[in-house]
Amino acid sequence: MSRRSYRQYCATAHALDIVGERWTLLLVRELLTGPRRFGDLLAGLPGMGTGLLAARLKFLTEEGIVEQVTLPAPANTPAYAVTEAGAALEAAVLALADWGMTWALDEREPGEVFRAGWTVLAMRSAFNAERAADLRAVYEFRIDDEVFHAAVVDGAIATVHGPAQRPDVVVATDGDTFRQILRGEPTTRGATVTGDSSLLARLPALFDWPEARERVSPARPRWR
Amino acid sequence: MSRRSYRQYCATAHALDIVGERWTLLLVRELLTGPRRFGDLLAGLPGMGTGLLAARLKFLTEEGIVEQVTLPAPANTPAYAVTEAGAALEAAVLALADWGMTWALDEREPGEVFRAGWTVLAMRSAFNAERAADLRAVYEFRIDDEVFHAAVVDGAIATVHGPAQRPDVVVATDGDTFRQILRGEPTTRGATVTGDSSLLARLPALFDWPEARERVSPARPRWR
DNA sequence: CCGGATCCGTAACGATACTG
DNA sequence: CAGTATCGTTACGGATCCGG
Repeated sequence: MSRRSYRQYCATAHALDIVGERWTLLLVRELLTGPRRFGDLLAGLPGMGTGLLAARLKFLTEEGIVEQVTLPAPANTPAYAVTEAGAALEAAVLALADWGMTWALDEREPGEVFRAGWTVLAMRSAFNAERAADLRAVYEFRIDDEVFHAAVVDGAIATVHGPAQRPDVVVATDGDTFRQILRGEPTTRGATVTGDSSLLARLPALFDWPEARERVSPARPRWR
Repeated sequence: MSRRSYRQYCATAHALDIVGERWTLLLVRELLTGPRRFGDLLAGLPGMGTGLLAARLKFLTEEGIVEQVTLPAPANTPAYAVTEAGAALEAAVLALADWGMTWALDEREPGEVFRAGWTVLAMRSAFNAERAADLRAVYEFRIDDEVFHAAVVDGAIATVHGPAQRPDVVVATDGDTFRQILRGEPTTRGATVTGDSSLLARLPALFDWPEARERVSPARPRWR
């Protein structure tokens, strides 16, 4: 079909030729926490049409960023996953997330969708390996209708969607409370904790959340 | 006015709301090596229309990513520069460049534009601070019709466009030879060197260029 | 019901012509 | 040189439809 290209012999331009179009990096973000089915992806990308999602998946598959997989039994259903090249985009996605946390993310605006998965991915970039060096724990988070787990081992963290096999602690709550727990802020609505609740108190110390900064311009236009 | 937004409470999505549109990150890339005039930007972004460039600059200025500056005398001409928030995008641009160097950049294809500035920016991300710890030198590069300089001091590198004030060595050559010199490959056409030419031999050791990897898909579609 | 394919109105982009 | 104006083309967004 022949797509649009910047036609520059430049690494950044070539990267953007592949992942620079609308929705593409957000689609990759969805897959960075594990394989997803078509419908899951649609749910995580509200506003994206089915046709466009199918086209993006097709293109990214051709480009070797994404591959079709079959989820293990008993699901046995087709899904999409990142390849090694796709997983390597994590650094770029997290760099954008870091910038966004510092320079672009204020309070949640009315009408903005929130999914726990966004925060779960951000946990990777805010993770402080040193302060987690002596911790070995598996957390399971049930946020609204989403389930994630985070395994902290040897100063590393893995955040994946879906339930954990043997969680040390399970936390069920809503999205706002989840964010408050991660930041060590006082929680308003509380959470249902099952298992070793002392692990919960250690959570905020594991992350260095960037401090939000103001960009210069005083008047910022509205989105639609 | 009111632009298009993903409407997600997610750092990555907010970042892409601002810098995710076509040309925007390449425009930022241009400014990361110093202020540029409108015409310079157009020259570095072949294929971008004047109207679109003007619109992007206006939006990024409103968003506090870019600001208008007046170049110092004797130029005294209006130009654009990144603000602190714009400069902070360097990490994201370089992350994309790293990914692109590894997974998306093959040999230069016919019809692809090359500008030395792309490589000069990539020098920042390939720079190896340890192996440059004992080096203190200012390089000036005159590649085709572009002039850049790189100052290496205390294990850090600054790459800026325009001539250096007091270069230790000046290298004039073409784009392909420039890339060969940086990688320590044998050069075909040679270069004109003025000043301390021994500094040139140290250059390749200062950079760790990522090794190109193949993505899985065998058949990749053509661009247009 | 899930996973798409098709169709169509709208917004974004690209090229060029034009103005201060 | 630094943009604005215009217009044809492409990409996107939403809805509907279809096969397993």
